[in-house]
Formats: sequence, structure tokens, C-alpha cells
Amino acid sequence: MARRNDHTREEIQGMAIDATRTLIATDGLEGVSARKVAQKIGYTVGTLYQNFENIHELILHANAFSLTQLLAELEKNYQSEPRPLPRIIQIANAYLDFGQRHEKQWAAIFRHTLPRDFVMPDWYQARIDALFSLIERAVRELAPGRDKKQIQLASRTLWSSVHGICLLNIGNKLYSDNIATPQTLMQSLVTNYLNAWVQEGSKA
Amino acid sequence: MARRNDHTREEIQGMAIDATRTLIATDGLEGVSARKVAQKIGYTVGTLYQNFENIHELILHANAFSLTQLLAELEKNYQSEPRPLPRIIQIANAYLDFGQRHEKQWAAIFRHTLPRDFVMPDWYQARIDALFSLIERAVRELAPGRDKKQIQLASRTLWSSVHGICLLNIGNKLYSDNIATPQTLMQSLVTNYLNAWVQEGSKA
DNA sequence: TTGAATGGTAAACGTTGTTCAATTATGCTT
DNA sequence: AAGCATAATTGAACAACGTTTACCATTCAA
Repeated sequence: MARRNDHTREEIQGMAIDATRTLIATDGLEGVSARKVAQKIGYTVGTLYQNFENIHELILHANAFSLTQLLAELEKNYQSEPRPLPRIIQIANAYLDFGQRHEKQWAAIFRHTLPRDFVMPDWYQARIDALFSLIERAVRELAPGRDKKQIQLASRTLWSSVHGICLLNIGNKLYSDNIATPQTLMQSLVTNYLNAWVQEGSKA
Repeated sequence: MARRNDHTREEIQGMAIDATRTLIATDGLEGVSARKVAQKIGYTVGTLYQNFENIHELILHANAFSLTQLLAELEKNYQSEPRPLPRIIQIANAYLDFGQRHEKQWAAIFRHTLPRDFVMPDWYQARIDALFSLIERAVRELAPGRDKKQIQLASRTLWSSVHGICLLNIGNKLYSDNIATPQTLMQSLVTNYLNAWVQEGSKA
């Protein structure tokens, strides 16, 4: 039954990635398995393993797709707000919002652990870097005077923190007290941190 | 061969938890399996499953142990420094330090995902709460005038952020640029955030 | 038309979590 | 002391997992 549907190698890969994405979206990362993906695209596992090194590569492709989506949404928020500080707040909230709307996908990105010997592909690392450079760009416009090292430091600090808030928001969906919404935490973090950081810079 | 070594139920449980802890310490969370734990304590899987509901309960016990260790170290740093702000910085650094010294254990705590139907036991949640209440206590002493809601908000924000920095530090052990150490990020976060937060409070 | 190369399958291997009937050792009763 | 009930322990089994590979079928080139 070879070449049954005359699917290109690229087509099969695309179908597999799509199938993986929907599996993640419905059942989370744990719901993904080679056999399920294969069955979803009408092939067998063997075929899958001729198109992907292993299942991690497949998941990485699915996650890269989510990262691209995420990046696009953040970029949109970047452009819709010219004032530096509100812009950063907006981006942080968009990040939070994406995590809430696509909880499974977001979790899949950051919970997926690849084996020790697996080297992260360049095309994947590039997407991570793009995320960091977006926020770095926004921070730079907030304080154009600071040197590169300082801006890097601040953006990494800020983004790690933003990420931490998202993480705890998803993990424990608690905060049963309906006052402290994740948005409130985010607001508190970004404004306080950046206000002090800008002040510290103008003092020197 | 029943009751081979006359081990109490409690003894077997303790042995299993210990074995799980060392497995985590050496091979990480992925290195844990029911059969490996059973073999390490000289029993078979069947016995293990008479002492634990499932493997998640076993891992949870191992992680609870790590949490207790962590809490003890943070508490030590709490008492060794009376000034509120340096104290918080010290606790945050101790958190970071613990994550670096016990990387596998730390990762096991926060990467372990329990199945959807699994209800987190009280004795486990209690340890998480203890962590949060420690930092809440420290923040309260920094700004005794603020009301409870505001202190809760600030400590949750702060701790989510501290956690985020730890997380990205462990995940990507990069920061190849030897300038931005995680300690530097931590310092930047805590001082800037808390300085602005204290100021914001005295203004009202 | 034959031969080589490719596409695809199905079965196998070792591992995982989990269950359970069968066996064995113990404590209690007679 | 003998027998019995109870508890502890085993080892095999099950389904699902990632991964490999021998084999078959199809296409293309010569």
C-alpha cells in the first residue's frame, strides 16, 4: 500500500504536526503518542519514524507552531501601543492571556523536557530568542540611555518574572480569593519593577 | 517469602521514599519507576502497590521531603538576618541556591504533573502553603502598615517572580554572557520591585 | 521487462504503570 | 502441637509506550 495517497514527505510531516497540535490542545502533552498521531493521519508508526527522528522532534515542531502564534500576538500588542511602559504592560498581559486561552499548548511548551543527549534545534531556539528580543526591544525604548548589558539584565529579569506569574497561574488555578487575579499580580510586577529600574538609571 | 525481613508497613514506605529520593537525585524524575524502586528496597512491585496508591503518591512523598529541606534552609536565612529587605533578598538567594545545589530534586517538585483526577493531599499542599507564608511574613515586616490584601498581593507577585528566575536558570543553564548571573537578576528583581512597592505604600 | 530504489506496514523488543490470582509465612485458636 | 484464618509477598499478566527492522508492495529507470 505504498504511496497510498501520494503524500509528499513534507505533507506527511505537516499532517503529523497538525495531528500532534490537536492532540495537545485536547488531551495535553500526556495525550500525545506516536501511535495516536500515526492513526490520526492514516499511517502507521513506522512511517512516522521515517519522517521524524523521534517523538520529541515531533512535539518540538508542534510547540514551535504555538510559539509562533504567541509571538505574533505579542507583536500585535507591541504595535498597537506607542508609549513604552503601557506597551510592556500590554505585552505582559497578552502573554498571560495567551497562556490562559491556550493552556494546554502553553503548558506543552514549558513542561516538555527533552532527553539529556538531545540538542535543541536552531530553528526552535530561534523562536525562543525572538521572544526575548521582543521584550528587550520594548525595554530599550523605555530607557534608551542605558547600555546594552543593563537592558539585557532588566529584560531577562522582567521576563523571567512575567513567566513565573503565568506559570503559577496555570499550575495552581487557585487564588481562590477573587481579589488577586493574575492580571493584578502582573500589573504590580511590571509597574513597580520598571518604575524603580528607570529611577535607578536616571539617578546615575 | 512473606514478611521476609519483618519490615513494618511504615518501614517499607520509608525505604521506598528514600529509594525514590536517591533515584531522583541521580537520574532525575524520569529515572523513577516502580520496578526500580521495588528492586532498590528488595521487594517487588506488588508490595509497593500495597503501600502506595500509585507512583504519583510515592513521588509526592519524595518531593514533600525536598520541600521540607528547602523550607528549613529558607527559615534559617530568615532568622540570621533581622533587617527586612536584606532578609528577603537573602531568602530569595537561598531559594536560588537550593535550586542550583539540588537541581534534580527542585525540578522534580515543579515538573511533576499529577493526573487530572488526582487530588493533591493536604499534607502536601500544607508544605507549599508554608513556603508562601514564610515570604508573606517577611514582606509584612517590611511594610507593617499595609493591609493583608496588599501584602498577599505583593508576596505572591514577588514569589512567582523569584520562582520564574529560578526556573529559567535551571532550564537554560545558559546566560553564556558571564555578566548576568541569576544572582544578579534576583538582586535586580527584589530590590527594584520592593523599593517601588514600599514607596507606593508610603505615598498613600 | 527487469532491477533498483523507495514507501509503507506489521510485528517485535524492552520498558512503563497497574492489577490480581496464587503462594507463603505468620498469629491465633483449639 | 495442629490447624486455620489472616495477612504479606510474589510473579505473571495486561495495555500502552517509544523505537527498530525485516519484509512486502509500488514506482521509476534502464
